[in-house]
Amino acid sequence: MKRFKTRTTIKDVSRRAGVSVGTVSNVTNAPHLVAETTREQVQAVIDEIGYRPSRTARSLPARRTYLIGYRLPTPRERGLSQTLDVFLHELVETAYGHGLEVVLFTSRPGEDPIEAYREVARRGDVDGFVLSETNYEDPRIEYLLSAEIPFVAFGRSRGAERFRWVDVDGAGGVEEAMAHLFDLGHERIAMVAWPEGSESGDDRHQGYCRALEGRGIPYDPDLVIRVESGVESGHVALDRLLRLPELPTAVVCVEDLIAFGLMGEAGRRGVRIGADLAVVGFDDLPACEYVHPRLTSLSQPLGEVGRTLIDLLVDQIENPEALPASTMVSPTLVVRESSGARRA
Amino acid sequence: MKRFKTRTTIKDVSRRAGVSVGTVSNVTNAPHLVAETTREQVQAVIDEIGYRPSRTARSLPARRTYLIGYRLPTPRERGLSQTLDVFLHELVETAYGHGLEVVLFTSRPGEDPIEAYREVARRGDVDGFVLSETNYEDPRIEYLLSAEIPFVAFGRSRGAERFRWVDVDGAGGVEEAMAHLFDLGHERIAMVAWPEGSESGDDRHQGYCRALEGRGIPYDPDLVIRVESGVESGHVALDRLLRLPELPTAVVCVEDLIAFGLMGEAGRRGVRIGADLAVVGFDDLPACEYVHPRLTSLSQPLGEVGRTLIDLLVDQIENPEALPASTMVSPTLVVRESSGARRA
DNA sequence: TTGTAGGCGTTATCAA
DNA sequence: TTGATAACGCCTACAA
Repeated sequence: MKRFKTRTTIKDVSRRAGVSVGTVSNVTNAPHLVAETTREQVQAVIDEIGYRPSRTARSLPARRTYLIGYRLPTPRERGLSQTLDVFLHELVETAYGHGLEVVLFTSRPGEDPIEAYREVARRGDVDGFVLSETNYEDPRIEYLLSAEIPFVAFGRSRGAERFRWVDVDGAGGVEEAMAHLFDLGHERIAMVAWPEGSESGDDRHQGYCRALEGRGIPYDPDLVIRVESGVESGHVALDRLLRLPELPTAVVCVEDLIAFGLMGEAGRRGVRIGADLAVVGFDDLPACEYVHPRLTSLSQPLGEVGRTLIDLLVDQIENPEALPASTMVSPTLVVRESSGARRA
Repeated sequence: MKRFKTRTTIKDVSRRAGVSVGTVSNVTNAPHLVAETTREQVQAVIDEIGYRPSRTARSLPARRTYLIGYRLPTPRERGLSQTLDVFLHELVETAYGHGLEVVLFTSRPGEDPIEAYREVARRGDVDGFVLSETNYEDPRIEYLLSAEIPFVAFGRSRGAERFRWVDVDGAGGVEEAMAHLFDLGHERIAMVAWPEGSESGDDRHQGYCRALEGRGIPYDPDLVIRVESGVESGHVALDRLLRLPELPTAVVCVEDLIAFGLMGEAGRRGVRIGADLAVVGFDDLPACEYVHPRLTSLSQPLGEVGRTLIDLLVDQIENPEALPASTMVSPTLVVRESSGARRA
């Protein structure tokens, strides 16, 4: 019966270096307490046999797990699904810089959304959570606040002053998109929005309003189409635009998916994107580069978001009493051919 | 000075139920050793105070971490980047069913690819690894084999008989795509492939060859365009096709990205996709639904892959001496408008 | 400056 | 069937 190879432990080092385990521990955690010669000897042994303290074993006395929990979005849902790679990568990378790692979990459809968090928290398996896909009323936030479990959220929510969050300035982004369209000579600009009631959707819509106001253009409700998320909604949206007495010259979409659908339908209806109708999306999905013409879109700085989230979470873990400090980041407009050239 | 809320431990349960901690432990881990009445009493307390054994504390005596390590692909690299959500979700979900969780790590560009794995392994922080983006010669595999660390790989590799893997039958997939094109009446079919030397690329190319052979069509090297991964390569590819004395009526692309680029260039050059030229991609990226016309593509069963990988890994962890059993899964052809209608 | 011992929350072994 | 008790690997007093 063969045995598993066993890791090298602090005892191996202590034996080999002829010092006590306490001293070895100090070499890694409090080197200043160890005489220089001893420290060097011990370090040499550590390097030689490649010893690393086990996270598991460290956790017990430290009452920390050095682990951060993140619940994956359901595949293909609105939100981070298509940009998960960038977001997660930065989360993991930044966490690593703080000596932390990221563990994943999911929740099953139909299940109480806080159940998965509660299970993880009960086992005491993480030091804190990163939340994404938040909304106005998010039961997870209420739960984590009341349970006094450290967390940070990607996205504001009701009671945002009570916790740490990072959010993208959707309104500002849309204003930037509108400014771009104004620059190109557009005046009659439509917006395809989601139904009212989502934090990011309402935020982006507000940017549309502010931009019009800043330009002194009256708000025309006919130019605002409300549809659900998804490509098919883009078909519907274009159809509605075509029923207007006069087609707008440009349209800002609340998400890329809708823009893609709108462009597809435009092709079928003989509307030339970029020439007859300028289109701007939101999210800057990879597919913006794949469609024809390529889609101008607002790129969320997901790397920065991930980084900041972890920094805030670490701050809260180490500093639970401090006042929540949160951050707003700005999207960047990536101009491509769908918003076309300056109008005559 | 406020103290953290502390989880409920096995001691809390034992005190409250008036039994020893050993008995409580048995209630969760070996209920048959406990008298029914005691078991019920203890269980009632557990339910009442919501006790769950801590993974961290369990790990120490068990010499297992109940954690599986996965290194994220670099954002936007060829491979799982754009379909990470589906793959990861299934990995995590299946692992959970086995009482395991998934921890992430990354490696920094330029760093020795096995370094990140070695660090994690040294700390003994995981029970095994899931590898993706493997290739013929993968140093990670050699390292993990020699270190006797359990792992499974998404993708075959040299020496595939020595470890457990799951791979997608790329050749079979391309054959299916070719059969579809034959059915539509195509005979002169091009392939846009990657440069030789990648496992999945060569595999897919082989499917092209087999399909021609099966149909008794001679292999024409002019119809095989070799380009690097990426949208721009699609532009190049179409250009090359257009230089041929006669344009093929259909083209199979080794990846969707190339197909997207090819379609974009086709638009600019006045080639009508679906009518003049049928196009099939590989990967079934979300963007297949966003381009116009929508792209016919081979969908990899990433959910099944993730599930099988975890099952195999658990098998290896519990059964390290058993002979490696591996699995091949088949992609599914998703037919959309880019492969057009039957030819006259 | 170093060594020793107790404890972190579990599980496993052995007596009772 | 149950209860003590000794690990597991590490950290942190505290003692030497």
